[in-house]
Amino acid sequence: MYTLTYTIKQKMQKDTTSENLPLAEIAYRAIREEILNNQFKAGEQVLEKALVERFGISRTPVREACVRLEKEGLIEIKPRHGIRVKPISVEDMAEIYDILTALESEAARILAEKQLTEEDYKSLAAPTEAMEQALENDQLEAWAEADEAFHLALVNLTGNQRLKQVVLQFWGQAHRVRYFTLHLRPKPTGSTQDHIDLVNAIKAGNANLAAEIHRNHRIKGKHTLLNLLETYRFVQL
Amino acid sequence: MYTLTYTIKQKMQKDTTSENLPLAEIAYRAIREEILNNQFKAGEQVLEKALVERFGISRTPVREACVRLEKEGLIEIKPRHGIRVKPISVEDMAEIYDILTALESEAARILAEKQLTEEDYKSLAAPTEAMEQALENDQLEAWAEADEAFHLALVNLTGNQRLKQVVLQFWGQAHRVRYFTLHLRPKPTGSTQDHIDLVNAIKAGNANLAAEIHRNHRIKGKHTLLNLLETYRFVQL
DNA sequence: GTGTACGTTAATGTATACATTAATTTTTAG
DNA sequence: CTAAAAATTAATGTATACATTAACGTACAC
Repeated sequence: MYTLTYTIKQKMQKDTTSENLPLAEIAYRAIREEILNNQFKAGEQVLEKALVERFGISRTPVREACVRLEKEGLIEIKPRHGIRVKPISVEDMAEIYDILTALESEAARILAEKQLTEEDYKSLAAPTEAMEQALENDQLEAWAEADEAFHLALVNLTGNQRLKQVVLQFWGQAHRVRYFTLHLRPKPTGSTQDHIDLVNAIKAGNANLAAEIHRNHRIKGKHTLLNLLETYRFVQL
Repeated sequence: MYTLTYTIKQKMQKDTTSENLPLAEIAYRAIREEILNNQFKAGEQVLEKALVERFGISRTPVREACVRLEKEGLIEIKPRHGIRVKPISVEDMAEIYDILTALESEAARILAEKQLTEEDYKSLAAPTEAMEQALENDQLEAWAEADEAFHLALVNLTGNQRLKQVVLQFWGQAHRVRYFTLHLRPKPTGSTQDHIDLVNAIKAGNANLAAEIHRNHRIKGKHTLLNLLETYRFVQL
């Protein structure tokens, strides 16, 4: 059962960053965080009233938070049955991966056609090195984090804010599933090399090659994940 | 100045489709429609109070509608200054076109790898024919509508609901600008052929070619539009 | 025992009241 | 007359009250 470990007001005292934020924003972030962590689990339903009581705030900001989360694709609002964390099926993951493949390959293409600074390259190289390190030390969580950082840097460097936002949105939807399967999949030894190859193609200004490399990287990832989900009979998560 | 021609309640009586919809949903659709039509113009600010009075409903559903529209990228909520229709700059259009290019090319690729029915092909061929017809009769609005229908069919046939939703979202953001420039641009005579070529590539099952054709089609469209915006010094719309 | 009609409950959609504070106006000190 | 300070206003963020109705339970007919 979903329960919060602290109330909003406690959070507000502790957390200096949220001091001036509207309650709706705080509630939005708090609920979102718990969904991504899998503390508020897929398929689980919670009544508005329950959220209100746990947060110690009124229905209005809770409702606003829910509306935003629904638009973001993380929950469904089911009238009279509260909100429900949208479970992600194998088909959903396929949808998400196809979108990320398209958008990130486009990002790779854009970067290859753009003049990047040393700093920019560093923001790609650093996560790649972190991935390698993490793999050597068998730290899968750290690896996943560095991998996310790389992919985020990729879209970030394009300067296309909308592209970045959409990628983050779907990344959010997929996040849970990726962490579930993290310890079940074979060691992602190929990823580091793919990233290095991609950066080289970008450096060489070869847009088609960069896009192609990243497309294949993502397709590989998609297949690994979908196979895993089917092997373990995860119908939805 | 932005004024509604009818109140929500009048609309509810007329419009049987919205009979059971929540007021928040009705307000959302009404405001969205007026933004897309350019009745509620880019850069224009309206106070919540004004919307409440025009719609004859309370602040709560109006607010919910605004939150949704903000998430959708159509407006900004500016505390104490109401909501503001986000103007679209040349850079914004470039961002949007890059995303649509990536997603629709992916759609083309997916369709080429998929078995489509005769019905499916019809949903692509019909808008293409409509485009040709409209062009012959110099009906630019009809042409634009058919063109939209083609692009929508393209993503729709993939079966990827998320892909479709994202494309529609950005299409919504760009809609206004496309209509602005519709009568300023050279007759889009090449578009029909591009669409025919695309369908042929899909039929032939040539995924890379299909993606490539559509990518080039979109890039052409992007350049035409951006040049137009610069020629006419439309800094933002 | 089963199924239908009725009454009750409770969750949400909507309206409204209240609190907060940015923005504006007025006042006043120099 | 100028500029800082104080008072006022108004818009929003939040809380709460009210209305509606789906969902549930109970009673009754058969």
